[in-house]
Amino acid sequence: MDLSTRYTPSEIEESTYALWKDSGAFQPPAPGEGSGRPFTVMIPPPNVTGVLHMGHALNGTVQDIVVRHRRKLGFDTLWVPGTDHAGIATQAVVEKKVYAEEQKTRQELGREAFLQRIWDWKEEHGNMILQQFQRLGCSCDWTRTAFTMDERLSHAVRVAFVDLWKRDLIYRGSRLINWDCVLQTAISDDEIEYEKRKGSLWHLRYPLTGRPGEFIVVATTRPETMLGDTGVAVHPEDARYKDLIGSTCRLPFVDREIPIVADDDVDAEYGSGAVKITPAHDPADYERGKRHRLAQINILEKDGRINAEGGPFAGLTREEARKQVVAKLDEMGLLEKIDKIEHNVSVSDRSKSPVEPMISEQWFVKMQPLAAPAIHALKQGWLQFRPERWGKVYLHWLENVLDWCISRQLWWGHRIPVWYDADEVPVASVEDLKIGDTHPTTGKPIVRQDPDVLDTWASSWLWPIATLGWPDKSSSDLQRFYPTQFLSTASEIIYLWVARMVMAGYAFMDELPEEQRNPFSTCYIHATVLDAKGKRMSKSAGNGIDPLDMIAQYGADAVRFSLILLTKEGQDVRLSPDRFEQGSRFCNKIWNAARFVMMNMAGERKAGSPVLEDRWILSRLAGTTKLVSAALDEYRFNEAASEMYRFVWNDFCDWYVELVKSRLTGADAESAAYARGTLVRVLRDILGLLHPFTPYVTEVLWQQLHEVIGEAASDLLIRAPWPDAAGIGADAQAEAEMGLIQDAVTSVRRVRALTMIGERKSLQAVVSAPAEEVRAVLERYRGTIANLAYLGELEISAAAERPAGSAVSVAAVLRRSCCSAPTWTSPVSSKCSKAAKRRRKRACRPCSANSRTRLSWNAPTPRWSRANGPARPSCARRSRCWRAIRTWVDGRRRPEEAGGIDPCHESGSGADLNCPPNENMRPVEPVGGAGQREPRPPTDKTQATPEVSLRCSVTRLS
RNA sequence: GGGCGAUUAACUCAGUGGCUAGAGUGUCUCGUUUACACCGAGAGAGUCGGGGGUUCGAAUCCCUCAUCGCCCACCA
Repeated sequence: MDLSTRYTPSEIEESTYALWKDSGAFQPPAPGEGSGRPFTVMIPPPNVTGVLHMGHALNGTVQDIVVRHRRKLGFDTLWVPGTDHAGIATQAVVEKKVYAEEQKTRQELGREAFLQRIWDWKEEHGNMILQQFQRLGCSCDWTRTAFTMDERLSHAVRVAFVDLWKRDLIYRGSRLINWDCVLQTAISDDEIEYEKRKGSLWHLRYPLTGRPGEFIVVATTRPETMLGDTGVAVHPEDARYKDLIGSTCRLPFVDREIPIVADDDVDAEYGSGAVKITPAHDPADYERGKRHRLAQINILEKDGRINAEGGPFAGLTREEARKQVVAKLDEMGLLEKIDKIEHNVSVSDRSKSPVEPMISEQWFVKMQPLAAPAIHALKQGWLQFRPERWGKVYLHWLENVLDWCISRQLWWGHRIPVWYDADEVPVASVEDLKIGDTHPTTGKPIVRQDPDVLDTWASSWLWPIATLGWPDKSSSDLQRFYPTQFLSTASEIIYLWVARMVMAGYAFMDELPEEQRNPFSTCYIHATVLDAKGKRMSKSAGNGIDPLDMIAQYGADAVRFSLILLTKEGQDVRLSPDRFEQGSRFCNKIWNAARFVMMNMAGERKAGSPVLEDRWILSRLAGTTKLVSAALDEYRFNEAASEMYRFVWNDFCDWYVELVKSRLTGADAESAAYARGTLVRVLRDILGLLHPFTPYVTEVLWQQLHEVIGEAASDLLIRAPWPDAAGIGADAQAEAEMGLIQDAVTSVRRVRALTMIGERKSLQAVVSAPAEEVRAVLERYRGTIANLAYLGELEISAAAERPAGSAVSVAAVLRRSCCSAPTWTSPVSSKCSKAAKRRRKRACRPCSANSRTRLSWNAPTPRWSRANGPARPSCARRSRCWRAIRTWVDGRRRPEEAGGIDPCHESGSGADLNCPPNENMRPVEPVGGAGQREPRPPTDKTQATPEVSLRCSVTRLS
C-alpha cells in the first residue's frame, strides 16, 4: 500500500471518472434487468455557448448527489444530459465571430451559409460545458445526451406546434411586441430587464387647434415618439383640462390634428397631468389607443431608425431623433421645461439595448387553456416545490399568464413550420412543404415558408418528454422513465421553463392518468450563488469564481462538498474562494483516516464486539446512517453533509481511532481483531454514505481498502448498495458511558491546558464525581481515560476536591505551583456553559489588570460549587422543573425515571424548595381542553444524558 | 407599488417553543503520540437587528420599526 499522506485529487479524478463511464454505471439497467423502480432526472440544459459557472456547479452537485444516492438504493436511475441551442445567445456569439474573422454580416453570408457556420461552431465548442459537468463528477447517462436542435427533438417541436395549431391554440396576431433594435427580433416579456437610469422628463407644448398661442403640455421620457402620437389623454376630473376634452391640438412637425380625450387611467398628479398617446410604441398607450379608437402609426424601422412617418426626421436613429426633436421644439418655443428624473428603462436582457415597443405580426400561443392543468397539478400536490414558497411564484405567474409570443426574427432555431400560398393563407405541417406543393387547405401552390424561428423555450418546454422519445409514444424510455421524480433548477426560470414544462406535460402526454402527466414530482430550487459581498455572481459584473479553477486547485470532491455544506435549502450562499478549503481538508481527513485503517489491517478481523468503544461507534454509525438516509430521501443535502462531517471527524477520527490505537498494538489479539473488524465496517459504511457527496475519493479508497483487506469488492462503490446499518442498532448504554469517558478525558485535558503542565506520564489525576453510577463507569474505563489523557495514574474520587480557598483562581494556583506547591487543582464541570461562564465573568469583574482574564471563569459559581446552593433557582433550573413536571403529568415518564433530568434533586443542594418556583407554573391537565398545546414527545437527548459533574485535580507523581 | 427572504461570535452560516444558543474559518495558548500540520488538545469571542406582545418559558410564534438583498409589476 502506498498511499501518500496527502490526498491529491488531480491524480485520480480523470481515471476514476473513466472507470465509472466504462463500467456502464451511468446508464440504467437494460429494460427487464433492473428493479423496475425508475428514478429519472433531467438536467436543465445549459446553453451550448455556456461555460460552467458556480450556479451550474451547485446544481450539478445537487443532481449528482440525488442520482448517486438513488442509484445505490437500487432504483433504475437515469440522468439525461444535454444542451439548449439558445437562439439569440448562440446566434450572437457566432455572428460576432464571423464578423471578426471574415468581416461579413450574417445577411451578407446568407441564411444557409450562416447556419452552417453555427453548426460548425457547435460541433467544435458545443460540448464544452458538458465536459465541464464531467469534471465535476456528474454521473449522467452520456449515451443519451440530447440537444434541442437534434433531429429527434426538432421533430418533437414540429409535432407539438402542429398539435397546438390543430387545437386552435396558435394564432397570428398584430400585437405590440417588444422589439430589440440591435438584434432585430421580438423578445418576450420575460427577456426584458429594467434598469434604473437617470433620465429627463420633457414637457412639450402641443398647440391647441383654433386657439392661437395656447397649448396643452404633455410630459414624456421619450420625446421622439411624439411623431407617432395620435391623441392626448387627460383625467376626466382634472379641472385644468376639463374644458379641453373633445377638442383637438396640432402635432408639430407632422402637422397632425389629434384629439384630446378623457381617460381614468391618467394620473393627474404626474408630470403635467396630460399624457400623449403613441399607440404603436407604448404598451399603455396601445391600450388607451384602442379604447379611444385612435390610429396606430408606426414610426420606426426594424433597426430603430425613424421611418417615413417621421417627416423631417426620417432616417435618423432614435437617439439622434430624440436630440433633434427636442432641439427643434425648443427653437419653436414648444419646450416648456425639462425635469431630471430617475426612471426604469426596459432593456433587452440579451443586447442590453432599450426595448422599443412596436406593432408587429407575430405568432402566439394561447396560454390560459394550457395553464389550467399546471395550476391544478400544484394544488393537488402532484407537483411540489422545495422550498415550498416557490410554489406561490409559480402560481402567481400561471394565474396571470399572458399569451406567449413564440416567433423570433432569428435564423438560429426551429423554423416555424408554417407555409403560405400566394394569398398568404397559412398552414402548419409536420412534414416539410416545398415551394410549389399544393396547399392542403386552399389547394393553391405554396409560395413561401414563414421566415421566423421559434422561441428557444418552445423546444425546451418539451425537454422531459422529447428527450425520452416523444412523440413516439411507444418509446420504451418514455414508458419507463416518464414522469420524472426530481428537477433541480434556479429560481429565475420558474416561469420561463418550469411552468412551461408542466404545461407541455399536460398538453402532450394526454394518454397518461392525470397525475402522471406532470413531468416531475419535485422541483427543487437551489440557492443563488452570491459573491462575498452578497451580490449575484455574474460574468458581466466580473465577480464570479470559476468552478473549474476551484476544481483544479482543491479537487472536484472538495468543491462539491464545500458547496453543499454551505448551502442550506433555499438560502442563498455567499462564496469566496477560501470557502473551498473546508471541503478540501475534509477530503484529506477521510483519506488519512482510511490510510490509518489500511495500515492496521494485518491480522484477524472480527465483527461485533463486547468492547465499549466498538459498541459506541457502531451505535453512532447506525444513528448517522439513519439520519443521513432520511435527509437524502427528502433532499436535505446540507443536513446530510453536516452530519457526515461531524461523524467522520469528531466521532470516528477524534475518538474512535484514538481509542483503538492501543488495542491494535496491545497483547490482546482478540480485542485487536474486534478493533480491526469494526474499523473496516465503519470505514466501508462511511465511504458508502459519503459517496454521493465526494464520489472520487470514496471510490478510490473503496478500491484500495478491498485490495488491502484481501477481499474483492463486490462492485464499484458507485453501484454498491447504500449502507443500511444492517445488524447494528442504537446502543444507548454504550453512548451514555462513552459520554462519561469523553467528559472525564476532556476535564483532564482542560486542566492540563489551563495550567500548562507539559508533563505526561509522570502525572496523576484525581477525577471526582458525586454520583456513584458515574464513578462506577469511570472506574471501569480507568485505563482508557488515563491513556487518552496521557496520565500516569488516575484516581476516581467521590469527594469534591476544592481549591484551597474558593476564591482562588487557576492563575493563582499556577503561580504558586511554580514555586513550591505540588498540586494543581481545577474544578471542572463537564459541559460548562459558555453563557454561564460569561455570566460568572461579568459577576467577578473587575479583574485586576494583570490577572489572566481568560482564566477568571474559574471563580466559584453556583454551577460547580453546589454545596453553597444557588440563592434562587436559575432560569434554566426553573424551566427544567417545568419540563419535569409536564413529563410526569403527560404520563410518559415519572421525573425519577426521566434519566436524571429532575432538576429538583440533581444536587441534593436543597434547590428543590422552590419547585415549582413560580405559582403560575402549574402542571397542565393531561387530557382534553380546547386550545391545549400538544405535549412534545420526549427527545432522545433527554433520555440519554445523565447529569454529570466532574472535577479533576492533577498531581505530580514523583 | 406588490410579493419573498435575510439580520445569531471578528467572518460565513446552523439552530421551527424547552436541557447551559452551536459549527467551520480566523484569533490566542500548548503540543509531533500508530493516519492526517490540510493535524491534535485547550481557550477566548454572542443584549440572537431595535421595540412591543403571546407563553410557565421566545433566537424560534404575533405586531411594529430599521437595514440589506431578490423577484414581480411599472406612470407617461
